[in-house]
Amino acid sequence: MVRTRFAPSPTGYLHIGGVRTALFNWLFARHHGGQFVLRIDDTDQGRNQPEALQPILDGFRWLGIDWDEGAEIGGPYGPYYQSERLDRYQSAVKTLLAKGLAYHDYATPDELKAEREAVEKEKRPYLPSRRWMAETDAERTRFESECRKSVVRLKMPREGTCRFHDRIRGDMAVAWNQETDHVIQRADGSCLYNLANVVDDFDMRITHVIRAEEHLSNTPRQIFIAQGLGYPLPEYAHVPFVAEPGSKNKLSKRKLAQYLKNPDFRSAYEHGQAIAAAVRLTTHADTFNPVIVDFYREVGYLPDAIVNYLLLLGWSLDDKTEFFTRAEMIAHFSLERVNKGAASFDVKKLRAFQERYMALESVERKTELVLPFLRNAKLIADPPSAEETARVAAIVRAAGERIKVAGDILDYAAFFQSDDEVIYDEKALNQHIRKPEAAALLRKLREQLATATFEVKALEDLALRFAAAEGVKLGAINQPLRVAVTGKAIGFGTYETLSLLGRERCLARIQRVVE
RNA sequence: GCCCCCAUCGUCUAGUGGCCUAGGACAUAGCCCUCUCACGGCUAAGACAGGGGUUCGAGUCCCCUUGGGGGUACCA
Repeated sequence: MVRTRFAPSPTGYLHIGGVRTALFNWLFARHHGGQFVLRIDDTDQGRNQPEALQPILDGFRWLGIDWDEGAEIGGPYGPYYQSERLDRYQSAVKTLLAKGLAYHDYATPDELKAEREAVEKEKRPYLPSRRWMAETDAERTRFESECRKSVVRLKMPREGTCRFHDRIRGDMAVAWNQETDHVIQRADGSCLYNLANVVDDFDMRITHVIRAEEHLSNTPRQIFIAQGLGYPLPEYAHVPFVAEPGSKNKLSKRKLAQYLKNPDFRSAYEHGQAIAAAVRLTTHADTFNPVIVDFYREVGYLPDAIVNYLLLLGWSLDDKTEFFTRAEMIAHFSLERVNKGAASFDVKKLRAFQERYMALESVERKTELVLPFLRNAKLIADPPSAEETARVAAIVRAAGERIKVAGDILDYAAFFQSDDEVIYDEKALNQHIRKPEAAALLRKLREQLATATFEVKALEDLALRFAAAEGVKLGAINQPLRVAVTGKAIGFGTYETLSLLGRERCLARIQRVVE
């Protein structure tokens, strides 16, 4: 039985790079009919867990990445929160100590520092001298009589080579003497990552450790621990990290200011901000930006688009397949086709996937997606009446493929606002309305519209006849009309716009604008 | 410093010694469609980091250099 895991820390937000790693774990498990475990890495005591964990779990659920065991649902190999597993780690430390594979180290930080600096001055690679190592009770008593405190360190081999196979990178070999004596337990009894990780993976019967490449260098020391504890070794697969837009640096949640210098990133960010502002969402730059999954949910992206994009960030099936249903992803995913090089995160390409997926959605589905945005922006009632919903559907239909993300419905706020709420774009006014001939034309047109049938075909006929009679191009009347009734120079077809708005509002708005 | 990993168009990638005058997608530019926008259609520009080998033949194998990343923490 294949079992994989992802172990997020409760940081309050779900990072795009983390999701990609989790997705690969999930796909691998599902492909093999195995299980996916969501373990919580909450060893950092400083943080308050429940609030910080919720957004992460919500994010995974929203994306449709479900877990068979772990946070909130439990399972047979729990607890799944590292903070509840201290006794397991401590007993592992005891075993390692008893086998002589670890030792108590009584060195003070200053002593260690001095030792290291001395060696570095001579330009020799540093390995601890083990001068303050205590392996017997007598030695411990002696050091403790000096009021020293001890940590537990791994007693790493100093000769030979650690060899292991990585499903993505191939055969690996690292000389043991490159490994320092890593601390596995602090003086206060708490345990460190390398130890905890190995113990958890064993306890949870993880068969395949699929994680980011920054852990590649940690692998030998973890193998040492696992072997010392008599655990079978899992298979390893180190996936490349997700890099920054336009660079090969690792994507970081802390470098938002820098990413905003990237025009694509910036425009995605601003687009999101505009939608958030319209729906009165209070945002924090820390959690509301295109590096965080929540951002996409708030703005109205489709989870399938994000997952499909992420799948292709470091993995490909062949030279042409781009779109995958979940079932297809699961059927085709393999570690062997994961790339070795880091892939940079491209918001524009993500957006392109979103556009393609959105175009596939039915009007009914898009209407559902869009309703919450209108409600939060107070443009429709909560809950919306059947009449309102039907009207939204009509507008969504008229919008065609113009609604790329659900939040884009807010571009069409003019359809929901009262006549005096409509905001007119200055540039559009200057270009299409504030010209003597345009205003005159609009007045004449308004007279005809007063008695017209407000249906697309009839309006089109009217416009055609009017244009011919006046000897102007169609654009010369359609453009000012659109601006007059929506406030914007861009939008969908003028006849659709007029018919959707209805005679009363159109006449009122034209009236307002020509005055 | 030492150790490890990585390297094809701006970006994601295909490529596993001859099928490569290097293919696709996103982005970009031009044209077409057109009442605006969006969609769509067509076209263009655009890459094997550099240098040595191996081989009849190298993007593909080996070495070096360069560049990027990671580890070397009482972070994960």
